[in-house]
Amino acid sequence: MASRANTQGPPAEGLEAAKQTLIRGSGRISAFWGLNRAMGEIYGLLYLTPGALSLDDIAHALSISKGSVSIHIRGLERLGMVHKIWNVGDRRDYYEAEIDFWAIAKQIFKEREKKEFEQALGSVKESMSLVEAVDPAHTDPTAQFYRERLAEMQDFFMTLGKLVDAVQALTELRLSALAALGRDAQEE
Amino acid sequence: MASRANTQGPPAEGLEAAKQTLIRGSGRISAFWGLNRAMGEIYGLLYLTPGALSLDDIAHALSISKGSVSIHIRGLERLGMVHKIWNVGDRRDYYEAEIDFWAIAKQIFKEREKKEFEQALGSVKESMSLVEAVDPAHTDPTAQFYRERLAEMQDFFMTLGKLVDAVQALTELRLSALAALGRDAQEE
DNA sequence: GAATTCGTTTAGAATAGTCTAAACGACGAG
DNA sequence: CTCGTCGTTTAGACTATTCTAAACGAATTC
Repeated sequence: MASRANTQGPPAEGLEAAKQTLIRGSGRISAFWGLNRAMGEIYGLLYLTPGALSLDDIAHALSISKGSVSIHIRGLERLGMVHKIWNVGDRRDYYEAEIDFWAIAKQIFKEREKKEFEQALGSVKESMSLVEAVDPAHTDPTAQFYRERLAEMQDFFMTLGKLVDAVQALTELRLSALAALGRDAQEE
Repeated sequence: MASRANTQGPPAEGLEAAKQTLIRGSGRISAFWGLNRAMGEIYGLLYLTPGALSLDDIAHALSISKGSVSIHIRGLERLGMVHKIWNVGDRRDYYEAEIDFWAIAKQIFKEREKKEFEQALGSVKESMSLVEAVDPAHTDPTAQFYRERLAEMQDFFMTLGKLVDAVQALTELRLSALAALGRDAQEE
């Protein structure tokens, strides 16, 4: 508590359970989407913390080592999910949660798209070019079969890429349309 | 080769490299999306195979055990990514790849949504109700802070759910709009 | 009804991933 | 300059996952 910055004292006793529930939940989501479970837990903790927490605060709150927090917080920072805060006269780094989920989603999508999605498309194209090299005259029926299947897969990935771009474009526009979409059926 | 069904003989020598490239690529995609790498490899193999392959054909082609193939092929079947084929007078099961990628994507989305996405929303709601129980009179400022943050997260997940539903609805409509979207910028 | 040939299950080995504790370099204070 | 406090890195322990080989039951053939 002495090391906490910008908070209004310890939370009411029962709220701790609510915080733990959210931390568990965000850890689960995180693991599901291919990130580390601890990353989600750290984010969940920061998300329900007014102000910012130091590395040691986080390690203590989640009962994990400082080294783990150091590694995972860097991943969170890379994804734009947390931000580093400096307080004057304090050599420690503090972190607070980014609360704009759409910005986070956009960033993660972008990261994923760059890192793996285009690589997928790349292997299809590479395979296609290998077929082309083997049978440039288009006489081999098996090669023809390969060509057709690979072309369909390529089409799919390209269309998928366009879809992702379209969704990203929507998030750029502050998602007014999507927000309206969500409003009309708030319960259930 | 004696155990292969409906194929037109062994593939031309150089095509093997193309097939291996695609198998590696689909294994990579598969692992990335949280499925097993072997599942993707099996699918890639079947996708570039005219006709259907038996369990042993697959195990031999990918150099993995029959037990592994048995387990993973069931997963692929559950996702609608492969289909079982019976040949009369042959006790073996044969498998062929589903080539409608949009149907596959829809199925996987549905599976994911049911299994984990709604569970995420559930933990946010549970956390919210815990806050409500602690501070029903809305007097505690920290509880109020929790409420606001949790409400924002809930909003996000609900809107995201609507977005997923909307995309699914598009895939139902044979994706004519999306196909057009993909056509207009076919190269790069 | 014994012997094959399937697909499935399972116990144990191999592998990959994750965490911690300790060591380390950087930095500032006394 | 020395000490203490940061964040980072790393070696080794630990855990979870995944694979294989073998055992098994069911179905079919001889």
